[in-house]
Amino acid sequence: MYSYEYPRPALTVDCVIFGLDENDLKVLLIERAHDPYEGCWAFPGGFVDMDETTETAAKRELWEETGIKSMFLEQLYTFSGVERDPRGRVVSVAYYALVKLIDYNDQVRASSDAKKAMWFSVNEMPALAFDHAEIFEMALQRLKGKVRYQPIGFELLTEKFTLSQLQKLYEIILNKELDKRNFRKKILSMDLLVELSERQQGVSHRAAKLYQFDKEKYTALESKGFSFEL
Amino acid sequence: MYSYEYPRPALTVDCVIFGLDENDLKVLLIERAHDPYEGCWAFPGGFVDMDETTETAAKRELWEETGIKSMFLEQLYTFSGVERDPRGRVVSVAYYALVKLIDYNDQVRASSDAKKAMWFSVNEMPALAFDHAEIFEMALQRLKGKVRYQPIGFELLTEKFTLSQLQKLYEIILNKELDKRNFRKKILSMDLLVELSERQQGVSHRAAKLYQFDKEKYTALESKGFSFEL
DNA sequence: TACCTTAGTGTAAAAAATACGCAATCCTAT
DNA sequence: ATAGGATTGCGTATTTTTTACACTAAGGTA
Repeated sequence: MYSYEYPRPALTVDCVIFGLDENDLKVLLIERAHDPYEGCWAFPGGFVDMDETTETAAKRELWEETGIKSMFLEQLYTFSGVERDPRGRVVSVAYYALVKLIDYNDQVRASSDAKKAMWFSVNEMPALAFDHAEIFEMALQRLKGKVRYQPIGFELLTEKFTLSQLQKLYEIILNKELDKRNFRKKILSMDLLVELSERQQGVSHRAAKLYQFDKEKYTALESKGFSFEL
Repeated sequence: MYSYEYPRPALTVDCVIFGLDENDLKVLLIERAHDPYEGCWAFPGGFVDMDETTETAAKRELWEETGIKSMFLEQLYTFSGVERDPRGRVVSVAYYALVKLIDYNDQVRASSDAKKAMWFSVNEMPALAFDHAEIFEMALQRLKGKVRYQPIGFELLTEKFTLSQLQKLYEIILNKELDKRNFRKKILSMDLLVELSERQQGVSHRAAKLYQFDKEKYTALESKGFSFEL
């Protein structure tokens, strides 16, 4: 038992994990194995240990609950509604993560805390436990806003990608069509993509060139005042 | 005494309060009256009560420690470094606030927790307690970033202001000169300022027209997809 | 009444964003 | 081998936005 002079809220983390497939932006949900909200869908998360930061806790929970190990991870917001958890006062620091879905598709493992884990299209979300619907809304807004002025979209693609895949990514996230020629002109003019000598494999039509995002170059340019903007 | 099965971090809030005077962007600091960091400068803040959200706590602390009552307030980031507080594990949700400095100048009261409260130019910051230097950096970056694509700058001005004052605000925050004619053209083209029939009083030169920000109009436009951008 | 300070205003040139269509390539099916 | 289907890859003209730039008007002070 641990005793304190004043009462303290419990502290948790929750993670909104985004992935992208051919046609959809998806998020990973787990079905809760225990009360409260047993059987409900929720974002993976859990309590923060005393010797870890919230970011470390978020990474740990992701690994424990889904087997996902490396990803882009950023703090989203801290939710502190007094009634947000029926167990009592629980404050939760929410994170959002971007993963290369292909690495995990159909292989997300469910841990002890979860009956199962499953990807849902952001357009077909089930009812969520706690205040997770609110967390989800904020995460989606953040992603939509941030993708336009920071090169985080690449985190959702494989290392090597075609310009069409990149364009599709933006079309799906921003939910609007883009002009192919203008898109290519703009993205290439930033000079942040390296054109590889390889081409797409196993497609039943003309194979597209593969590109890679030059993260180092971006970091260098950024510190000189350059700003990515789509 | 309050006992829990597992240990819990303590939860605090800290507030970075920005104000603007003629020539400088300023922040309000308090000199700590108690250990740890007694005598050091720090942002106002304190522990979160069990029946209040972190936002409510931030507002309460602002009122208690500085007498500031109404302001723009937004969550900044949650700091959870394991060693950030010598008293033990303390996680802090940081907020930043924008106030109309003229309302409080020379009248910020210091509460029991603070020896005194004082405005510092962001360019002449003293050493800060805890990890507050880190909090400050993030707050300043957030303000600089946000001021360009959300009309939050007005929160730093009085209700009625001249275009020159508005321009100066942006010049100070963004730390770069702007062209007068282009600035006016752009800001007026958004059609979010209402031109008042009044003029500036008591200046020893041609008096400028006064304007007001039309918040309702902005809210309406925003929901229709308009986005403020300077 | 001369002078100082800030307010208020337009235009031309450059840069960026948009709209738009067709031939080349590669695979597949016959 | 060859025709058809699917997707790649590319340039230009138009519109819109951004930038650069300087003088007169107004009001107060000495």
